[in-house]
Amino acid sequence: MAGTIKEIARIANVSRGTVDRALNDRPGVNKEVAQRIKEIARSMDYKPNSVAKALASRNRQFVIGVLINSIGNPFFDDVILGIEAARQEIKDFGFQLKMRKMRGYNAKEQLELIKTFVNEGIDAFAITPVSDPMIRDALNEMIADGIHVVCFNLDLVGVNYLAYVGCDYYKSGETLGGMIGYITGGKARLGVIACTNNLEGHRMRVEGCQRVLEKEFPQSEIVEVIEAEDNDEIAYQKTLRMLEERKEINALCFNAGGTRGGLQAVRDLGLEKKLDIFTFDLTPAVIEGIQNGIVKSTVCQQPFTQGYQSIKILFDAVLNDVIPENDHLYTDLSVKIKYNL
Amino acid sequence: MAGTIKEIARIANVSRGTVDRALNDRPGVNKEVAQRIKEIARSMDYKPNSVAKALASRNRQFVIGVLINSIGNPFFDDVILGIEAARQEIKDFGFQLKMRKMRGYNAKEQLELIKTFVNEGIDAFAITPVSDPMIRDALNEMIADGIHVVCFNLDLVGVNYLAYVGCDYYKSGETLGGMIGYITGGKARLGVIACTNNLEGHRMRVEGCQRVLEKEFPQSEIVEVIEAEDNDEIAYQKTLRMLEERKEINALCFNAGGTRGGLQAVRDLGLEKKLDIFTFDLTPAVIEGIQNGIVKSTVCQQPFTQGYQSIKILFDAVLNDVIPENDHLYTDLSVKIKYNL
DNA sequence: ATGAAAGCGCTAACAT
DNA sequence: ATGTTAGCGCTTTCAT
Repeated sequence: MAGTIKEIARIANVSRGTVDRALNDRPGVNKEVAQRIKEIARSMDYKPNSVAKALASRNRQFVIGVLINSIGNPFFDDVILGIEAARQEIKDFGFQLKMRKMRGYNAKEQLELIKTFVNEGIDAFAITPVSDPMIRDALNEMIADGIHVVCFNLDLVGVNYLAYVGCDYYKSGETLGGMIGYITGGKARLGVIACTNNLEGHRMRVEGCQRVLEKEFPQSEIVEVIEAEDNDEIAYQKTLRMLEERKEINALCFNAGGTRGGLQAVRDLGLEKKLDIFTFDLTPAVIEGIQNGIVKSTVCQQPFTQGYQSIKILFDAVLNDVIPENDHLYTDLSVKIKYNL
Repeated sequence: MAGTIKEIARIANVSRGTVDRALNDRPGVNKEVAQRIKEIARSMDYKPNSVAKALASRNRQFVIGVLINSIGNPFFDDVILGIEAARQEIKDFGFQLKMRKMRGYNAKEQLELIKTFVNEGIDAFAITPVSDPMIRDALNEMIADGIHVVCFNLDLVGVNYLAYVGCDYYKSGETLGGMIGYITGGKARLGVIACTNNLEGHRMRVEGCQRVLEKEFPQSEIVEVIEAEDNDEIAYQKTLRMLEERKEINALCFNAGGTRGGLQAVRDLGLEKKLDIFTFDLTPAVIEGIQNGIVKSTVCQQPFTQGYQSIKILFDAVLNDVIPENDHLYTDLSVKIKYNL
C-alpha cells in the first residue's frame, strides 16, 4: 500500500500543504525540509493518486492542442476517431481538446496555425508536422516554453518532442515489397504512385520497397515512380499517363492519398485483371478495391492508435509528469487482404 | 458544461444525498421525487464525473477476477501484458485484479477455479472459457448474481456475457487460406496441425481456411488435419508422422500452440526449403521461424488488446455502468511477414 | 517558510 | 424518505 500525503506529513511532522509543495517542487519550502520529505516519500514508495490529483486540480482546465493534416485525406478519419476516444477518457480529468484541421503540406500555413495555438495558451500539443526547419524551430520553441509536444503520423527530425507516434515508413515499404514479391511470384514490373518527395517518410517508403525487391526478388524492378501529392485528380492523370507509356508494368502500388483517382485510371483503361495492385492504409477507396478484387493487399499502420496514443501520452505528461521511455512509438504494421479487412 | 449533483440538488430542492440515491437507483427515495430528479438530470445532460466517483468510493475496493488458460501457451504472454497495462490504469480507481492461471482445457478444473472466485467474492470476471455446458451454466449463474462477465480469446455461446473479446476464428481461417493461396501460387497440398476439435473456435478456423481454398484456389486441397492439443511434444510426433506418410504435402499450417514442436519436426526431416509454412500468432517460435525464413506468414489476433480491452470493459461496467453496445468485440486480424514483425 | 482550511464531485454513514 | 456531514487524496488560498 503506497501511502498518502497525509501519512508523509504525519511522519515528517509538517503539514500536508508543505508535503505537496515539496513533492511537486513548488516554491516556498525550506531546502532541507523538502529533502527530508522526499526521502520519506521514496522510502515508503509513495505514488501520487492521479485520480485525486485530477479532482483537486479540476478548477484548472488543461488544454491540449491538436493540429492535423487531415482535410481531403480520408486516412485521417480513423486517426480522429482515436483522438475522440482519448478525449472522452480524459475529459473527467479536466482536460479539454482543441483541434484544428488543415489541408496539404504548406509549412507557412502550418506555422501560422501553430502560432495561433501558442497565443491562445495550451498545455500540450499534438501535430502532424510538415518537414520544414521553420516548423522544427517553432516546435522546439514551444517545448522550451514548457509545452509538451508529440508528433504523430509524420516524424520530424530535430524536434525535442516527447514522442513520435506513427509507423516506421521504411519498414512499411519493406513489407509492401515482401507482399509484392510473394503475390507476383517475384516478377514485378512495378509502377509506384507516391505522395511527394518532400516528405521524408514517404521517400523512405519507396526505398524500403526497393531494397526488398532488389535483395529478395531480384527478377523484380521498379519501373517508374510518380508523385500524386495526395490528390485524386493528379493521381488519375499521372497514372493514366504512366500506364499508357510503360506497357511493361504489371504491378502498381499506391503509397499514399490519391488512391481513388489512381484506381479509376486503371478501371478506365480496363487493366484491373492484368495488374496486381497494392496500396497502403484502409481508406474507403482501398476497402472497395480489395472487396472487388482489384487491390490485392494493403499495409496498414493503426490510424486509431496513432490518434489515441498521442493524446494519452500528452495527458500522462501533463497530469502525472510521465515521460515515455522511448521517444519513438512505432505503430504496428499489419497486412490486410480480402479476408481480414 | 454538464452540471453536478450539487446543482441538481439545488434545482430539485432536495439534498445531494437524495440526488445520489435517485440517480443510482439506491433504495429509500420517493418514487415521484426520484422521477423528478432524473428528469432534471436528463434535461441538463448530466454525466457523472467518474473521477470523483472513484475517489469517493475508494474505501470500497473493487475486485476483478481473471481466469486465464495460459500455462504452457506463450501466446498468452502478450494477453497478460495487456491485462497488466489495464491494471495500472485502473488501480488508482480502487480496482484490484486477482488473476489465476491454468493449463489446458479441462472443464472440471476450470469449474473449480470459477467456484473459488465466486466464494472469495468478486465484482467482475474475465475468463477464457472451456467449451462446456457446465462452464456456460456456472457463468450464467454468476451473471444472474450481478457479477459482470467477459469472455476473451475463446467464445462460449449461450453465456449472457457483457462481451466476447477475441478474434473471429472463421475469418482468421479465411485469411490464412488467402495467404496460402497467394504464396503457393494457388497450388497448396496442405497439412494442418490444429489444436483440438473440442474447441469450436479452432474448428471454425480450419473451416474458414478450407472454404477459401475451395472457392478461390480450387487447385489447392487440405490433405490432412491432425490435432496437437497445444502441446509441442504431440505436435512434433504427429507432424513427423504426417510428413513421412504424406509425401505430397507442400504446405503446412500450425493453427495453435505446439508450433515449436512442429517446426522442429520439419527441421529434423530437412524439409524447411521444400515446404511453405504458415502459422498463427506471434510466439517466440513463430518469430524465430519467420526470421529464419522457415515460416512465410502468420495471422495475428492482437493478444495485447484482448487482455487490455477485457479488463477495461469490466472496469467501465462496474464503475460507470457502461454496457458495451456490441457484445462481440472482434480484435483486428493482421497478417505478418518477415518485414513487419 | 509553513500551517490551517476549504473544496474538487461524489458516496455513505448517521441523523432526523 | 430525506437531510446532514464527513470523508476519498490532493491542490490551493489565506493566514501566520
